[in-house]
Amino acid sequence: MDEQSEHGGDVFAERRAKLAAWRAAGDVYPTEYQPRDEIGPLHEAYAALEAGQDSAGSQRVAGRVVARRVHGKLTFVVLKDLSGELQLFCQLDMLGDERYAALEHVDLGDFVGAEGRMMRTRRGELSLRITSWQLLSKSLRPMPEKYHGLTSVETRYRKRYLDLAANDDSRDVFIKRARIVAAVRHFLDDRGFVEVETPVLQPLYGGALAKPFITHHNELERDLYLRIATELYLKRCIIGGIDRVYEMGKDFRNEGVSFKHNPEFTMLETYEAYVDYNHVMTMVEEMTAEAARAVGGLKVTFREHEIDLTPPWPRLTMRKAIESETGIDIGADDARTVADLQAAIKAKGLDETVPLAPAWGAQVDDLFSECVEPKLIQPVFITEHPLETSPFAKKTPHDPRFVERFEGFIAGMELSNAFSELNDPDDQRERFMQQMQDLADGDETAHRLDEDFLEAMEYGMPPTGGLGMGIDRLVMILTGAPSIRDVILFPALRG
RNA sequence: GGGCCGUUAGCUUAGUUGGUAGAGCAGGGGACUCUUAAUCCCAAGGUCGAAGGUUCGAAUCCUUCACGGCCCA
Repeated sequence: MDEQSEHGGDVFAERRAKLAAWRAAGDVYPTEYQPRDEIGPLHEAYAALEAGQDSAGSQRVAGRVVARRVHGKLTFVVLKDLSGELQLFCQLDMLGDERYAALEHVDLGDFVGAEGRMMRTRRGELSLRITSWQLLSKSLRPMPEKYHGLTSVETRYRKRYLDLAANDDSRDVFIKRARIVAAVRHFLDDRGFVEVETPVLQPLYGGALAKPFITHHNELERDLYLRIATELYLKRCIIGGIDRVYEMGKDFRNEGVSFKHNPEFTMLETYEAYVDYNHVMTMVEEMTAEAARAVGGLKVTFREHEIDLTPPWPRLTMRKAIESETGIDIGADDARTVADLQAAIKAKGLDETVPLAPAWGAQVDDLFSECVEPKLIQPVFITEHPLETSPFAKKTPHDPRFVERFEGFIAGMELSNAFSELNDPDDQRERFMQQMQDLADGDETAHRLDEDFLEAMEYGMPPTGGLGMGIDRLVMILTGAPSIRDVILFPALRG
Protein backbone atom coordinates (compact mmCIF):
# COMPACT_ATOMS: atom_id res chain seq x y z
CA MET A 1 0.00 0.00 0.00
CA ASP A 2 1.50 3.32 -0.97
CA GLU A 3 1.73 6.22 1.40
CA GLN A 4 -0.96 8.27 -0.26
CA SER A 5 -3.73 5.72 -0.09
CA GLU A 6 -2.72 4.69 3.40
CA HIS A 7 -2.79 8.25 4.66
CA GLY A 8 -6.04 9.49 3.21
CA GLY A 9 -5.35 10.04 -0.45
CA ASP A 10 -5.57 13.53 -1.84
CA VAL A 11 -6.36 15.13 1.49
CA PHE A 12 -3.07 14.01 2.93
CA ALA A 13 -1.15 15.14 -0.16
CA GLU A 14 -2.90 18.51 -0.17
CA ARG A 15 -2.10 19.11 3.45
CA ARG A 16 1.48 18.00 3.01
CA ALA A 17 1.78 20.63 0.29
CA LYS A 18 0.26 23.25 2.57
CA LEU A 19 2.64 22.28 5.35
CA ALA A 20 5.58 22.76 2.99
CA ALA A 21 4.30 26.24 2.15
CA TRP A 22 3.87 27.04 5.85
CA ARG A 23 7.37 25.83 6.60
CA ALA A 24 8.77 28.05 3.87
CA ALA A 25 6.94 31.02 5.39
CA GLY A 26 8.00 30.49 9.00
CA ASP A 27 7.71 28.36 12.10
CA VAL A 28 4.73 26.00 11.90
CA TYR A 29 5.37 24.39 15.26
CA PRO A 30 5.99 27.14 17.84
CA THR A 31 6.72 26.08 21.40
CA GLU A 32 3.98 28.05 23.15
CA TYR A 33 1.09 30.45 22.93
CA GLN A 34 1.09 32.59 26.06
CA PRO A 35 -0.65 34.30 27.66
CA ARG A 36 -3.84 32.46 26.79
CA ASP A 37 -7.46 32.76 27.89
CA GLU A 38 -9.52 29.60 28.42
CA ILE A 39 -12.59 29.63 26.23
CA GLY A 40 -15.11 28.40 28.81
CA PRO A 41 -14.48 31.27 31.26
CA LEU A 42 -14.76 33.79 28.40
CA HIS A 43 -18.31 32.59 27.76
CA GLU A 44 -19.11 33.18 31.41
CA ALA A 45 -17.38 36.56 31.57
CA TYR A 46 -19.11 37.90 28.46
CA ALA A 47 -22.51 36.29 28.92
CA ALA A 48 -24.09 39.73 29.24
CA LEU A 49 -22.56 41.17 26.05
CA GLU A 50 -25.39 42.11 23.72
CA ALA A 51 -25.73 41.20 20.06
CA GLY A 52 -23.90 43.63 17.82
CA GLN A 53 -21.67 44.92 20.61
CA ASP A 54 -17.92 44.77 21.11
CA SER A 55 -16.12 44.64 24.46
CA ALA A 56 -13.08 46.67 25.37
CA GLY A 57 -9.70 45.06 25.86
CA SER A 58 -8.04 42.12 24.20
CA GLN A 59 -8.18 38.35 24.63
CA ARG A 60 -5.98 35.55 23.37
CA VAL A 61 -7.35 32.07 22.74
CA ALA A 62 -5.95 28.89 21.26
CA GLY A 63 -7.42 25.58 20.18
CA ARG A 64 -8.13 23.10 17.45
CA VAL A 65 -10.04 24.36 14.41
CA VAL A 66 -13.35 22.46 14.39
CA ALA A 67 -15.25 24.51 11.81
CA ARG A 68 -14.48 27.06 9.11
CA ARG A 69 -17.01 29.04 7.10
CA VAL A 70 -15.74 31.42 4.44
CA HIS A 71 -17.92 34.31 3.26
CA GLY A 72 -15.68 36.15 0.86
CA LYS A 73 -14.07 38.88 2.89
CA LEU A 74 -15.39 37.47 6.20
CA THR A 75 -14.45 34.08 7.61
CA PHE A 76 -15.76 32.29 10.67
CA VAL A 77 -13.38 29.88 12.36
CA VAL A 78 -14.42 27.89 15.42
CA LEU A 79 -11.69 27.00 17.92
CA LYS A 80 -12.08 24.34 20.58
CA ASP A 81 -10.10 23.90 23.76
CA LEU A 82 -10.79 21.67 26.75
CA SER A 83 -13.23 24.18 28.22
CA GLY A 84 -15.36 24.92 25.17
CA GLU A 85 -15.65 26.38 21.69
CA LEU A 86 -15.37 29.95 20.47
CA GLN A 87 -16.06 31.47 17.07
CA LEU A 88 -13.38 33.68 15.57
CA PHE A 89 -14.76 36.57 13.53
CA CYS A 90 -12.08 37.08 10.88
CA GLN A 91 -12.40 40.14 8.63
CA LEU A 92 -10.26 41.16 5.69
CA ASP A 93 -10.19 44.78 6.80
CA MET A 94 -9.05 43.83 10.33
CA LEU A 95 -6.32 41.42 9.25
CA GLY A 96 -5.02 42.88 5.99
CA ASP A 97 -4.63 41.11 2.67
CA GLU A 98 -1.76 38.84 3.60
CA ARG A 99 -3.02 37.48 6.94
CA TYR A 100 -6.56 37.15 5.66
CA ALA A 101 -5.41 35.25 2.59
CA ALA A 102 -3.32 32.96 4.79
CA LEU A 103 -6.54 31.79 6.47
CA GLU A 104 -7.25 29.96 3.21
CA HIS A 105 -4.55 27.49 4.18
CA VAL A 106 -5.97 26.73 7.63
CA ASP A 107 -7.60 23.30 7.70
CA LEU A 108 -10.00 21.61 10.07
CA GLY A 109 -7.89 20.00 12.73
CA ASP A 110 -5.14 22.62 12.73
CA PHE A 111 -4.24 24.32 15.99
CA VAL A 112 -4.50 28.10 15.89
CA GLY A 113 -3.91 30.92 18.34
CA ALA A 114 -5.76 34.20 17.89
CA GLU A 115 -6.00 37.58 19.54
CA GLY A 116 -8.73 40.19 19.39
CA ARG A 117 -11.66 41.62 21.29
CA MET A 118 -14.77 39.86 22.41
CA MET A 119 -17.92 40.71 20.49
CA ARG A 120 -21.31 39.26 19.90
CA THR A 121 -22.58 38.91 16.34
CA ARG A 122 -25.92 40.25 15.19
CA ARG A 123 -27.16 36.70 15.31
CA GLY A 124 -26.09 36.47 18.94
CA GLU A 125 -22.97 34.28 18.79
CA LEU A 126 -20.20 35.26 21.18
CA SER A 127 -17.09 35.66 19.05
CA LEU A 128 -13.57 37.02 19.01
CA ARG A 129 -13.08 39.79 16.46
CA ILE A 130 -9.51 38.95 15.72
CA THR A 131 -6.70 41.34 15.00
CA SER A 132 -4.00 38.69 14.62
CA TRP A 133 -3.65 34.95 14.51
CA GLN A 134 -1.00 32.29 14.04
CA LEU A 135 -0.75 28.63 13.21
CA LEU A 136 0.30 26.59 16.25
CA SER A 137 0.34 23.13 14.69
CA LYS A 138 -0.64 21.58 11.36
CA SER A 139 -3.03 18.68 10.94
CA LEU A 140 -2.12 16.46 8.02
CA ARG A 141 -5.03 14.03 8.20
CA PRO A 142 -8.74 14.70 7.87
CA MET A 143 -10.65 14.78 11.15
CA PRO A 144 -13.85 12.75 11.59
CA GLU A 145 -16.98 14.21 10.09
CA LYS A 146 -18.31 17.09 12.15
CA TYR A 147 -22.00 16.29 12.33
CA HIS A 148 -22.09 12.59 13.12
CA GLY A 149 -18.70 12.57 14.80
CA LEU A 150 -16.87 9.27 15.01
CA THR A 151 -19.32 6.43 15.56
CA SER A 152 -17.35 3.37 14.47
CA VAL A 153 -16.92 1.50 17.72
CA GLU A 154 -13.70 -0.10 16.66
CA THR A 155 -12.08 3.14 15.51
CA ARG A 156 -13.17 4.86 18.69
CA TYR A 157 -11.19 2.31 20.72
CA ARG A 158 -8.23 1.99 18.40
CA LYS A 159 -7.80 5.71 17.78
CA ARG A 160 -9.09 7.10 21.04
CA TYR A 161 -7.56 10.49 20.30
CA LEU A 162 -10.04 10.89 17.44
CA ASP A 163 -12.89 9.78 19.66
CA LEU A 164 -11.89 12.34 22.27
CA ALA A 165 -11.45 15.08 19.71
CA ALA A 166 -14.71 14.39 17.89
CA ASN A 167 -17.09 13.19 20.61
CA ASP A 168 -17.71 15.39 23.61
CA ASP A 169 -19.64 12.59 25.31
CA SER A 170 -16.58 10.40 25.25
CA ARG A 171 -14.35 13.14 26.60
CA ASP A 172 -16.86 13.80 29.39
CA VAL A 173 -16.66 10.18 30.54
CA PHE A 174 -12.95 10.49 31.14
CA ILE A 175 -13.27 13.85 32.83
CA LYS A 176 -15.88 12.30 35.11
CA ARG A 177 -13.62 9.34 35.70
CA ALA A 178 -10.95 11.68 37.00
CA ARG A 179 -13.49 13.34 39.31
CA ILE A 180 -14.69 9.97 40.61
CA VAL A 181 -11.14 8.85 41.34
CA ALA A 182 -10.40 12.15 43.06
CA ALA A 183 -13.60 11.88 45.13
CA VAL A 184 -12.67 8.37 46.27
CA ARG A 185 -9.18 9.48 47.25
CA HIS A 186 -10.54 12.50 49.04
CA PHE A 187 -13.06 10.35 50.91
CA LEU A 188 -10.35 7.98 52.13
CA ASP A 189 -7.75 10.65 52.86
CA ASP A 190 -10.35 12.48 54.96
CA ARG A 191 -10.80 9.38 57.08
CA GLY A 192 -7.13 9.04 57.81
CA PHE A 193 -6.26 6.38 55.24
CA VAL A 194 -2.67 6.31 53.99
CA GLU A 195 -2.22 5.73 50.28
CA VAL A 196 0.65 3.39 49.45
CA GLU A 197 2.19 1.74 46.40
CA THR A 198 3.01 -1.94 46.47
CA PRO A 199 4.73 -4.12 43.85
CA VAL A 200 3.16 -4.73 40.48
CA LEU A 201 5.83 -7.35 39.77
CA GLN A 202 5.43 -10.04 42.38
CA PRO A 203 7.47 -13.22 42.96
CA LEU A 204 4.25 -14.96 43.98
CA TYR A 205 0.84 -13.72 42.95
CA GLY A 206 -2.09 -13.80 45.30
CA GLY A 207 -4.96 -12.12 47.04
CA ALA A 208 -7.54 -13.28 44.53
CA LEU A 209 -8.52 -16.39 42.62
CA ALA A 210 -7.43 -15.64 39.04
CA LYS A 211 -4.90 -16.54 36.37
CA PRO A 212 -1.86 -14.26 36.19
CA PHE A 213 0.36 -12.80 33.51
CA ILE A 214 3.89 -14.11 33.81
CA THR A 215 7.00 -12.11 32.95
CA HIS A 216 10.71 -12.56 33.48
CA HIS A 217 13.41 -10.57 35.19
CA ASN A 218 16.65 -11.08 33.29
CA GLU A 219 19.18 -10.03 35.95
CA LEU A 220 17.41 -11.81 38.79
CA GLU A 221 16.97 -14.78 36.46
CA ARG A 222 13.49 -15.51 37.68
CA ASP A 223 9.90 -15.35 36.56
CA LEU A 224 7.70 -12.70 38.10
CA TYR A 225 3.95 -12.26 38.04
CA LEU A 226 1.93 -9.16 37.33
CA ARG A 227 -0.23 -8.72 40.38
CA ILE A 228 -3.82 -9.98 40.36
CA ALA A 229 -4.49 -8.10 43.62
CA THR A 230 -2.71 -5.92 46.17
CA GLU A 231 -4.25 -7.68 49.15
CA LEU A 232 -1.31 -9.53 50.66
CA TYR A 233 1.03 -6.54 50.53
CA LEU A 234 -1.54 -4.18 52.02
CA LYS A 235 -2.10 -6.62 54.87
CA ARG A 236 1.64 -6.53 55.52
CA CYS A 237 1.18 -2.76 55.88
CA ILE A 238 -1.58 -3.37 58.43
CA ILE A 239 0.72 -5.77 60.28
CA GLY A 240 3.35 -3.03 60.23
CA GLY A 241 1.01 -0.60 61.93
CA ILE A 242 -0.45 1.46 59.08
CA ASP A 243 -3.92 1.06 60.55
CA ARG A 244 -5.75 2.54 57.62
CA VAL A 245 -4.18 1.88 54.25
CA TYR A 246 -5.26 1.88 50.64
CA GLU A 247 -3.95 1.50 47.14
CA MET A 248 -5.64 2.34 43.87
CA GLY A 249 -3.92 0.89 40.85
CA LYS A 250 -3.85 -1.62 38.06
CA ASP A 251 -4.38 -5.32 38.59
CA PHE A 252 -3.86 -7.82 35.78
CA ARG A 253 -5.84 -10.98 35.18
CA ASN A 254 -5.08 -13.31 32.32
CA GLU A 255 -8.67 -14.11 31.52
CA GLY A 256 -11.38 -13.27 29.03
CA VAL A 257 -12.54 -9.91 27.79
CA SER A 258 -16.17 -8.80 28.07
CA PHE A 259 -18.23 -5.68 28.63
CA LYS A 260 -17.17 -5.86 32.27
CA HIS A 261 -13.72 -7.42 32.00
CA ASN A 262 -10.47 -5.93 30.71
CA PRO A 263 -7.18 -7.79 31.30
CA GLU A 264 -5.79 -4.79 33.14
CA PHE A 265 -8.17 -2.85 35.29
CA THR A 266 -8.15 -0.40 38.16
CA MET A 267 -8.78 -1.74 41.62
CA LEU A 268 -9.13 0.05 44.91
CA GLU A 269 -8.21 -1.94 47.99
CA THR A 270 -8.59 -0.57 51.51
CA TYR A 271 -7.74 -2.11 54.88
CA GLU A 272 -8.77 -0.72 58.22
CA ALA A 273 -7.68 -2.17 61.55
CA TYR A 274 -10.13 -2.86 64.38
CA VAL A 275 -13.26 -2.93 62.20
CA ASP A 276 -15.26 -5.78 60.70
CA TYR A 277 -17.02 -6.20 57.39
CA ASN A 278 -20.17 -4.45 58.60
CA HIS A 279 -18.17 -1.29 59.08
CA VAL A 280 -16.75 -1.66 55.57
CA MET A 281 -20.25 -2.03 54.13
CA THR A 282 -21.23 1.34 55.51
CA MET A 283 -18.04 2.84 54.15
CA VAL A 284 -18.72 1.47 50.65
CA GLU A 285 -22.21 3.00 50.61
CA GLU A 286 -20.93 6.36 51.69
CA MET A 287 -17.93 6.32 49.39
CA THR A 288 -20.05 5.38 46.39
CA ALA A 289 -22.52 8.12 47.22
CA GLU A 290 -19.75 10.67 47.52
CA ALA A 291 -18.30 9.63 44.17
CA ALA A 292 -21.77 9.85 42.62
CA ARG A 293 -22.31 13.35 43.97
CA ALA A 294 -18.99 14.41 42.42
CA VAL A 295 -20.31 13.71 38.91
CA GLY A 296 -24.03 14.28 39.17
CA GLY A 297 -26.26 12.62 41.69
CA LEU A 298 -27.37 9.50 43.47
CA LYS A 299 -29.85 8.51 40.78
CA VAL A 300 -28.17 7.15 37.68
CA THR A 301 -29.22 5.36 34.51
CA PHE A 302 -27.27 2.31 33.45
CA ARG A 303 -28.28 -0.04 30.63
CA GLU A 304 -31.88 1.17 30.79
CA HIS A 305 -32.04 0.69 34.54
CA GLU A 306 -32.88 3.57 36.85
CA ILE A 307 -30.60 3.03 39.82
CA ASP A 308 -30.81 4.76 43.17
CA LEU A 309 -27.51 4.76 45.03
CA THR A 310 -28.83 6.45 48.14
CA PRO A 311 -27.56 4.71 51.31
CA PRO A 312 -28.26 2.53 53.13
CA TRP A 313 -28.34 -0.43 50.75
CA PRO A 314 -30.14 -3.66 51.61
CA ARG A 315 -28.06 -6.45 53.10
CA LEU A 316 -28.94 -10.04 52.33
CA THR A 317 -27.12 -13.26 53.04
CA MET A 318 -26.17 -15.36 50.06
CA ARG A 319 -28.16 -18.21 51.60
CA LYS A 320 -31.35 -16.15 51.68
CA ALA A 321 -30.71 -14.60 48.27
CA ILE A 322 -30.36 -18.01 46.65
CA GLU A 323 -33.31 -19.41 48.54
CA SER A 324 -35.63 -16.61 47.51
CA GLU A 325 -34.69 -16.91 43.83
CA THR A 326 -34.45 -20.69 43.53
CA GLY A 327 -36.10 -22.23 46.59
CA ILE A 328 -32.83 -24.01 47.37
CA ASP A 329 -31.50 -23.60 50.91
CA ILE A 330 -27.74 -23.99 50.66
CA GLY A 331 -27.50 -23.97 54.44
CA ALA A 332 -29.91 -26.84 54.93
CA ASP A 333 -28.67 -30.12 56.40
CA ASP A 334 -29.56 -31.91 53.17
CA ALA A 335 -27.42 -29.54 51.09
CA ARG A 336 -24.07 -30.06 52.75
CA THR A 337 -22.26 -31.85 49.95
CA VAL A 338 -21.80 -30.97 46.34
CA ALA A 339 -23.86 -34.04 45.45
CA ASP A 340 -26.70 -32.89 47.74
CA LEU A 341 -26.62 -29.47 46.17
CA GLN A 342 -26.57 -30.77 42.62
CA ALA A 343 -29.50 -33.04 43.41
CA ALA A 344 -31.43 -30.01 44.64
CA ILE A 345 -30.50 -28.08 41.48
CA LYS A 346 -31.77 -30.92 39.31
CA ALA A 347 -34.92 -31.23 41.41
CA LYS A 348 -35.66 -27.56 40.72
CA GLY A 349 -35.00 -28.04 37.01
CA LEU A 350 -32.09 -25.61 37.08
CA ASP A 351 -29.48 -28.03 35.75
CA GLU A 352 -30.09 -26.73 32.23
CA THR A 353 -28.70 -23.32 33.10
CA VAL A 354 -26.47 -23.84 36.12
CA PRO A 355 -23.14 -25.50 35.29
CA LEU A 356 -22.09 -28.36 37.55
CA ALA A 357 -19.07 -27.55 39.69
CA PRO A 358 -16.56 -29.93 41.27
CA ALA A 359 -17.01 -28.68 44.83
CA TRP A 360 -19.72 -27.37 47.13
CA GLY A 361 -18.42 -23.80 47.34
CA ALA A 362 -17.89 -23.52 43.62
CA GLN A 363 -21.38 -24.95 43.07
CA VAL A 364 -22.90 -22.34 45.35
CA ASP A 365 -20.97 -19.70 43.41
CA ASP A 366 -22.29 -20.97 40.07
CA LEU A 367 -25.83 -21.19 41.39
CA PHE A 368 -25.62 -17.64 42.68
CA SER A 369 -23.98 -16.26 39.54
CA GLU A 370 -26.58 -17.85 37.30
CA CYS A 371 -29.78 -17.37 39.24
CA VAL A 372 -29.30 -14.38 41.52
CA GLU A 373 -26.58 -12.03 40.29
CA PRO A 374 -28.35 -10.84 37.09
CA LYS A 375 -31.34 -9.78 39.18
CA LEU A 376 -29.39 -7.57 41.56
CA ILE A 377 -30.09 -4.30 39.78
CA GLN A 378 -30.49 -1.89 42.68
CA PRO A 379 -27.50 -1.66 45.03
CA VAL A 380 -27.37 -4.55 47.47
CA PHE A 381 -24.82 -6.24 49.71
CA ILE A 382 -24.76 -10.01 49.48
CA THR A 383 -23.12 -11.43 52.61
CA GLU A 384 -21.76 -14.67 54.05
CA HIS A 385 -20.14 -16.54 51.19
CA PRO A 386 -18.96 -20.15 51.22
CA LEU A 387 -15.71 -20.72 53.08
CA GLU A 388 -14.11 -22.59 50.19
CA THR A 389 -14.20 -19.67 47.79
CA SER A 390 -13.04 -17.15 50.39
CA PRO A 391 -9.58 -18.12 51.62
CA PHE A 392 -8.87 -14.78 53.33
CA ALA A 393 -12.11 -14.20 55.21
CA LYS A 394 -13.01 -15.08 58.79
CA LYS A 395 -15.60 -17.77 59.41
CA THR A 396 -18.93 -16.60 60.71
CA PRO A 397 -19.33 -17.39 64.41
CA HIS A 398 -22.62 -19.23 63.86
CA ASP A 399 -21.70 -21.43 60.88
CA PRO A 400 -18.14 -22.31 59.84
CA ARG A 401 -19.29 -23.19 56.32
CA PHE A 402 -19.66 -19.45 55.65
CA VAL A 403 -17.46 -16.41 56.08
CA GLU A 404 -17.82 -12.77 57.09
CA ARG A 405 -17.75 -11.44 53.58
CA PHE A 406 -19.85 -9.24 51.36
CA GLU A 407 -20.04 -8.34 47.72
CA GLY A 408 -21.75 -5.17 46.59
CA PHE A 409 -23.81 -5.56 43.42
CA ILE A 410 -25.24 -2.89 41.17
CA ALA A 411 -26.89 -3.53 37.80
CA GLY A 412 -26.00 -7.20 38.01
CA MET A 413 -22.29 -6.43 38.35
CA GLU A 414 -20.03 -7.11 41.29
CA LEU A 415 -18.49 -3.78 42.27
CA SER A 416 -17.05 -4.51 45.67
CA ASN A 417 -15.83 -7.46 47.66
CA ALA A 418 -14.88 -7.29 51.33
CA PHE A 419 -14.16 -9.40 54.39
CA SER A 420 -13.51 -9.41 58.02
CA GLU A 421 -9.94 -10.36 57.21
CA LEU A 422 -8.61 -13.62 58.45
CA ASN A 423 -5.86 -12.83 60.95
CA ASP A 424 -5.43 -16.25 62.58
CA PRO A 425 -2.22 -17.63 61.04
CA ASP A 426 -3.11 -21.23 61.78
CA ASP A 427 -6.49 -20.91 60.11
CA GLN A 428 -4.82 -19.08 57.21
CA ARG A 429 -2.38 -21.95 56.79
CA GLU A 430 -5.26 -24.42 56.67
CA ARG A 431 -6.94 -22.31 53.99
CA PHE A 432 -3.77 -22.29 51.93
CA MET A 433 -3.54 -26.05 52.27
CA GLN A 434 -7.07 -26.41 50.93
CA GLN A 435 -6.17 -24.12 48.04
CA MET A 436 -3.11 -26.25 47.29
CA GLN A 437 -5.39 -29.26 47.20
CA ASP A 438 -7.73 -27.47 44.78
CA LEU A 439 -4.72 -26.63 42.63
CA ALA A 440 -3.68 -30.27 42.64
CA ASP A 441 -7.24 -31.14 41.63
CA GLY A 442 -6.90 -28.95 38.59
CA ASP A 443 -8.24 -25.56 39.63
CA GLU A 444 -5.91 -23.15 37.84
CA THR A 445 -7.19 -20.18 39.78
CA ALA A 446 -6.52 -21.73 43.20
CA HIS A 447 -4.33 -19.73 45.51
CA ARG A 448 -0.65 -20.55 46.01
CA LEU A 449 0.84 -21.08 49.44
CA ASP A 450 2.59 -17.89 50.51
CA GLU A 451 4.98 -18.68 53.37
CA ASP A 452 6.33 -15.15 53.51
CA PHE A 453 2.82 -13.82 54.05
CA LEU A 454 2.09 -16.45 56.69
CA GLU A 455 5.27 -15.50 58.51
CA ALA A 456 4.16 -11.86 58.51
CA MET A 457 0.80 -12.86 59.96
CA GLU A 458 2.51 -14.87 62.66
CA TYR A 459 3.99 -11.64 64.02
CA GLY A 460 0.42 -10.62 64.78
CA MET A 461 -2.21 -8.93 62.65
CA PRO A 462 -5.00 -6.85 64.21
CA PRO A 463 -8.65 -7.50 63.42
CA THR A 464 -9.14 -5.81 60.08
CA GLY A 465 -11.86 -5.00 57.60
CA GLY A 466 -10.66 -5.14 53.99
CA LEU A 467 -12.22 -4.07 50.71
CA GLY A 468 -11.68 -4.43 47.00
CA MET A 469 -13.63 -2.21 44.64
CA GLY A 470 -13.58 -2.18 40.84
CA ILE A 471 -13.07 1.42 39.86
CA ASP A 472 -13.78 0.87 36.16
CA ARG A 473 -17.16 -0.64 36.97
CA LEU A 474 -17.91 2.16 39.39
CA VAL A 475 -17.19 4.63 36.59
CA MET A 476 -19.44 2.64 34.26
CA ILE A 477 -22.34 2.89 36.69
CA LEU A 478 -21.80 6.55 37.47
CA THR A 479 -21.39 7.65 33.84
CA GLY A 480 -23.90 5.26 32.29
CA ALA A 481 -21.21 3.76 30.05
CA PRO A 482 -22.44 0.31 28.97
CA SER A 483 -19.00 -1.24 28.38
CA ILE A 484 -15.79 -1.21 30.38
CA ARG A 485 -14.12 -0.22 27.12
CA ASP A 486 -15.94 3.07 27.28
CA VAL A 487 -14.28 3.99 30.58
CA ILE A 488 -10.76 2.72 29.81
CA LEU A 489 -8.96 5.10 27.47
CA PHE A 490 -7.00 2.46 25.61
CA PRO A 491 -8.75 -0.89 26.10
CA ALA A 492 -7.28 -4.24 25.16
CA LEU A 493 -8.06 -5.25 21.56
CA ARG A 494 -6.89 -7.95 19.21
CA GLY A 495 -4.38 -7.38 16.49
C1' G B 1 -14.85 -21.67 22.91
C1' G B 2 -20.23 -21.34 20.58
C1' G B 3 -24.38 -18.52 18.14
C1' C B 4 -26.09 -14.16 15.67
C1' C B 5 -24.94 -9.49 13.30
C1' G B 6 -21.53 -6.24 11.02
C1' U B 7 -16.96 -4.47 7.83
C1' U B 8 -18.62 0.01 0.99
C1' A B 9 -14.26 6.97 -0.18
C1' G B 10 -10.59 10.13 5.44
C1' C B 11 -15.66 10.30 8.25
C1' U B 12 -21.28 9.23 8.11
C1' U B 13 -23.73 6.07 4.80
C1' A B 14 -27.27 4.10 0.16
C1' G B 15 -26.95 0.00 -2.88
C1' U B 16 -33.55 -3.79 -5.43
C1' U B 17 -34.45 -10.90 -7.54
C1' G B 18 -26.49 -11.28 -8.98
C1' G B 19 -25.73 -7.00 -14.36
C1' U B 20 -18.64 -3.94 -12.24
C1' A B 21 -21.07 1.48 -6.85
C1' G B 22 -24.76 6.66 -5.27
C1' A B 23 -24.86 10.57 -1.72
C1' G B 24 -23.63 14.07 2.49
C1' C B 25 -19.44 15.97 5.22
C1' A B 26 -14.17 16.64 4.77
C1' G B 27 -10.54 17.79 0.71
C1' G B 28 -9.71 20.68 -4.62
C1' G B 29 -11.38 25.08 -8.14
C1' G B 30 -14.88 29.33 -8.13
C1' A B 31 -18.79 33.13 -5.81
C1' C B 32 -20.05 35.48 -1.22
C1' U B 33 -18.42 40.82 5.06
C1' C B 34 -23.22 37.99 10.26
C1' U B 35 -22.39 32.39 9.30
C1' U B 36 -22.91 28.56 12.92
C1' A B 37 -24.59 20.84 9.91
C1' A B 38 -23.59 28.23 6.11
C1' U B 39 -25.27 28.50 1.01
C1' C B 40 -24.61 28.22 -4.44
C1' C B 41 -21.77 26.41 -9.03
C1' C B 42 -17.85 22.97 -11.01
C1' A B 43 -14.52 18.91 -10.90
C1' A B 44 -12.30 14.84 -8.36
C1' G B 45 -12.08 10.85 -4.86
C1' G B 46 -13.83 3.40 -4.24
C1' U B 47 -8.74 -3.03 -5.70
C1' C B 48 -16.88 -2.66 -1.69
C1' G B 49 -12.20 -6.17 5.27
C1' A B 50 -8.76 -10.46 3.03
C1' A B 51 -8.28 -14.97 0.21
C1' G B 52 -10.59 -18.71 -2.45
C1' G B 53 -15.12 -20.67 -4.94
C1' U B 54 -19.98 -20.70 -7.90
C1' U B 55 -21.41 -17.82 -12.33
C1' C B 56 -21.22 -15.34 -18.94
C1' G B 57 -21.12 -11.70 -14.87
C1' A B 58 -20.31 -11.00 -7.52
C1' A B 59 -20.50 -5.28 -2.94
C1' U B 60 -24.67 -8.92 -3.44
C1' C B 61 -24.52 -16.22 -3.34
C1' C B 62 -20.97 -20.12 -0.92
C1' U B 63 -16.32 -21.38 2.03
C1' U B 64 -12.26 -20.01 5.05
C1' C B 65 -9.77 -16.23 7.65
C1' A B 66 -9.12 -11.27 10.17
C1' C B 67 -11.25 -7.45 13.08
C1' G B 68 -15.47 -5.49 15.82
C1' G B 69 -20.38 -5.65 18.36
C1' C B 70 -24.25 -8.28 21.00
C1' C B 71 -25.72 -12.75 23.38
C1' C B 72 -24.20 -17.45 25.48
C1' A B 73 -20.24 -20.51 27.96
